[in-house]
Amino acid sequence: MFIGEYNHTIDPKKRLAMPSKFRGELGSKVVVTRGLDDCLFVYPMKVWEGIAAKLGSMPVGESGTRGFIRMMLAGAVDVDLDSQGRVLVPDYLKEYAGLKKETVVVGLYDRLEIWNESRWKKYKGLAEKQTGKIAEQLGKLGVY
Amino acid sequence: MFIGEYNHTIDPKKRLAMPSKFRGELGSKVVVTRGLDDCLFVYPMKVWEGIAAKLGSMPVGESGTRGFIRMMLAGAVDVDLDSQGRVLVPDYLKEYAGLKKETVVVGLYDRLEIWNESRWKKYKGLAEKQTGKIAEQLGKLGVY
DNA sequence: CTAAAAGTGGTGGGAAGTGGGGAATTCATA
DNA sequence: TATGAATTCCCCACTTCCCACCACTTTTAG
Repeated sequence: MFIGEYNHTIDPKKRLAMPSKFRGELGSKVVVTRGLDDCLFVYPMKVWEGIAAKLGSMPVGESGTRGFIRMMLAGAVDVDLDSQGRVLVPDYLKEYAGLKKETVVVGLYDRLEIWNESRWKKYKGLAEKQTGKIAEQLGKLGVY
Repeated sequence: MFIGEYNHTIDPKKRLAMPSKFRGELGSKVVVTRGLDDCLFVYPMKVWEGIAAKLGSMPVGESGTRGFIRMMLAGAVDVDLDSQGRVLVPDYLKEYAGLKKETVVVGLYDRLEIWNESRWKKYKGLAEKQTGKIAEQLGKLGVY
């Protein structure tokens, strides 16, 4: 299970190191995709295969569904980690998530998220103010 | 599984290189046909055989279905990849998809799509605006 | 304090994308 | 049938970019 947040840098060659704590569980092959709220998602290959299978089996007849599948699959890249545990982030994903040098890698149970550092701070600031509301919602869900 | 997007060029001889990542899974024989939303579909021969069988067994009673089947089957060509992994794109398919020099090859699970670069950008721009809805769709899939 | 691990950055060889020449094939025309 | 044009395929060559490897610095652990 992935938890915690880590500050890392993307070097001039678009390489980003995964936190060493996560490497064992990540394995050597991962998939990076467009995520929600302008970040990137990183899945271990095993987890991704389940998602991709669901996407691949959706009907292509409806145009909205087609667009959705295209965004999820076209936006995804499968990358091998190099010997230092780094992934190569393609230009279009860097651009999508507004990634510069300073980035944050966040562990979220079965996936990681990659954030532009300043966006992450801003988002975290907003989210922290809402923790009260969030707690209520969780209560409704029966989590607490 | 094919995922990701790649920028490639069609040279003056109408040759288009398949991304090297896809070549192993594509095999040496593929089928190119008219796709949906003004792009071309590329299937590995194995996958195409399944699709063709399905199309051939669809009811022909409804005229929309007939048109769709005709478009897919009549427009299909089987091509061999050359020694450098390139396919030859026939004129009528180039024209159908509005292909110029700059093209984008997209991996979508069991097929590839070939897009005119500017059309793809435009399409992507529209589709990305719907990312909010993506979360709902993912929920329906049981992904999150 | 020492040693190991993790993060970051740089370099060179090889693979991938692109383009062009020329042989082989097909088709149309004389 | 012969000729020529157009098309397709097979090599070869050039350029760019990726990736494996190495090296340095900082942090962590014992």
